[in-house]
Amino acid sequence: MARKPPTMADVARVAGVSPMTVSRAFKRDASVSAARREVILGVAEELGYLFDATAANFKSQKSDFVAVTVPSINNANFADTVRGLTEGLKARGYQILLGSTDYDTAEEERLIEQLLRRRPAAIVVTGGKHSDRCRRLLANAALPVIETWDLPEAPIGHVVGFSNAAAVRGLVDHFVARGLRRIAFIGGDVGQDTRGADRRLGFMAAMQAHGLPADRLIAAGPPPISMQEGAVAMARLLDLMPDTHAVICVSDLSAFGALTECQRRGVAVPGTLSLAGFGDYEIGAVSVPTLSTINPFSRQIGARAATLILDVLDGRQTTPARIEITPELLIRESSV
Amino acid sequence: MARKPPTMADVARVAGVSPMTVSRAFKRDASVSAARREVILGVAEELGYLFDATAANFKSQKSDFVAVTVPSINNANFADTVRGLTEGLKARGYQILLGSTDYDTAEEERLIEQLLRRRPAAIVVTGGKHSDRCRRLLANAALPVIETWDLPEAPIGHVVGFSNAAAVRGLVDHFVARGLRRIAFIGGDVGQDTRGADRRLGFMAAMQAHGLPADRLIAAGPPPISMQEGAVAMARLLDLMPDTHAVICVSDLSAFGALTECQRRGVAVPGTLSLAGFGDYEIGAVSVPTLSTINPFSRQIGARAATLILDVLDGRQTTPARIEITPELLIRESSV
DNA sequence: ACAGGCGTTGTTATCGATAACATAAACGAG
DNA sequence: CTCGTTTATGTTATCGATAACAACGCCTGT
Repeated sequence: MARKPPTMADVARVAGVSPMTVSRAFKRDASVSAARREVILGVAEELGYLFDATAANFKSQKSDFVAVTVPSINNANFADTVRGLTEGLKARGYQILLGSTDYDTAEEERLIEQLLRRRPAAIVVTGGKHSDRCRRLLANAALPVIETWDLPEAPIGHVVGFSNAAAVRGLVDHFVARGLRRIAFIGGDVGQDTRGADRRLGFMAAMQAHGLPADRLIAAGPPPISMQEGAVAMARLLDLMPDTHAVICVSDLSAFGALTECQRRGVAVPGTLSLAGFGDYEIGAVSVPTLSTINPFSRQIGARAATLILDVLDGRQTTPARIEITPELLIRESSV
Repeated sequence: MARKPPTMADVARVAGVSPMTVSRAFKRDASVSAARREVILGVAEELGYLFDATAANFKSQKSDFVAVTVPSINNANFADTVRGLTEGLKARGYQILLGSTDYDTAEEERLIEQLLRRRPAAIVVTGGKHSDRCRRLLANAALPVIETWDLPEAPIGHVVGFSNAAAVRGLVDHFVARGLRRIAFIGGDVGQDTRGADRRLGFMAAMQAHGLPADRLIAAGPPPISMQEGAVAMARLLDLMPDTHAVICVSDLSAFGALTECQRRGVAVPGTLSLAGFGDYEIGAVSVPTLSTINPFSRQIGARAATLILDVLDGRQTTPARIEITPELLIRESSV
């Protein structure tokens, strides 16, 4: 009944050619006459033959995987980056091998080791901060490493990202220019989400640069900060510091949560309180009022990383690249 | 310089044992003395040896991949299902191999073929409708196939899902029970997203069962239907049929978009118009007003699929399983 | 003291595709 | 019409881990 699935040798036998010719018929650019290729593929389909990518990867000692780690799979920003990567690599036959770290350094280490065991052609990681062992694993793995969503001072390999701190500075400048001085920041606990921490640091530095106190910091728990946590944080802020002029949230999701708390309390946005988020999630373009935010060009990060990977693998790029994305400040109804 | 990375044979040589013993040291349950295992793992770490999962999979003729297809990676519902799968399979060392079909049948076929080339231990697909070739590929592949998010009449293998039509019927019943009779449905174009189409069919059948006309159907374009498209659809509905009592949207995202259009027009929800979505996305629990919706237990679908996969692979489940999830009707502020 | 059993380690053959090399056929320039 | 060149195909060896089997020592019970 359940006899073994057919191999290239079986296809070759039926088609009356050598296994090597079958192998070539399955390659895009190989030299096989069109007539023969057609016969071979026909036989393969008829026999129900399915190319064995594992065997091919094993023998050729290189895989068509590109490994990707993201903090959370359930995040529109990172999903967009993954989409950019997928689309940029699909044409060349590379397959994304995706894993999420749940914003946890130990988990990231485990995940990266697991992914490297597949001998991916390249690896894309989110963030520029990693455990020592992580850095060692990546550096020793002899494959292109791309750090994204950050601009690390000492990159492991290539970088496609932006400064989270600098992006938030733009928001602070915007509020200050509008005459708002008592500005608060709602974010996650320090030391977990490094991008969130960078945004917080950027906020504090920008406030200091304007000679303003950065003492309105609300920590909303471990990342990712949900809408609900944004609402809770806003409630705390309104209770503790009701004279706040403006609030910057670590993401549009928490900003929207914060907005709903204002709506429930009858606090006018932007009339009484101005609000901004981060990430240009769809919610910020649709909510009433729409949310001022920062567009980090998530998809473009993935797309640029994809072309960079191809450039490195094809030998067009031989030195570590540092591709800086410039986030865009989007001023919308919540801060006008 | 860049000499070849070490193999098990190298580790064995340095540790003074046979390669087979090294192999066993890397297996969880294998019979190796604790002392030797420690030595071997120490040598491996020292040499920078990294287990080659490709070679292991190749030789053992079975992989530790579980393939998963979702319509879109950027969707909280499917992301939750993937999370449930990931967590349920992680302990046993299985790795998720994820691909998205972009709600496209041809793309699904390509994707599934690509995934099967890796010889996954099992495959989980979203939805119960597939092209003929797809069904053939899956049926011939001699591996556990699990269809989710649907209850197909003729399943390929196992099923973990629910009836989208029946779930929507619950919403219609709820509105009718509250005396609302002019009920509209906002969804995607027919024939693309089968789950969305099922919800629409469920809506029409339920209306008919109540003796009500199902003539208030707004098509909002190809899936996935965004918040913005929900808003546009609501605008169309309010222009064309301003006397509508209630609106059911194909997802919470479009429902929220519809809500914002009402807010901008000053249409009171639920005062003038009642509203419901589908999926129990976070937005529906946070928005003002909160959105009535259906909780499909996305994460549980993944978790149940994971345990089912383990049961099948371990031989505890030998017949096709049909696990039916019962979605929960959540009545919130938007329809009270 | 010895048979039997269990836990630990070694030996051998091999999974399926392909890189590298070899060769045969077709072609084109002088 | 010949020789160099390209194109199409075949041959051989092999990637790195492990299943299956064999064997060795150690313990236990009688």
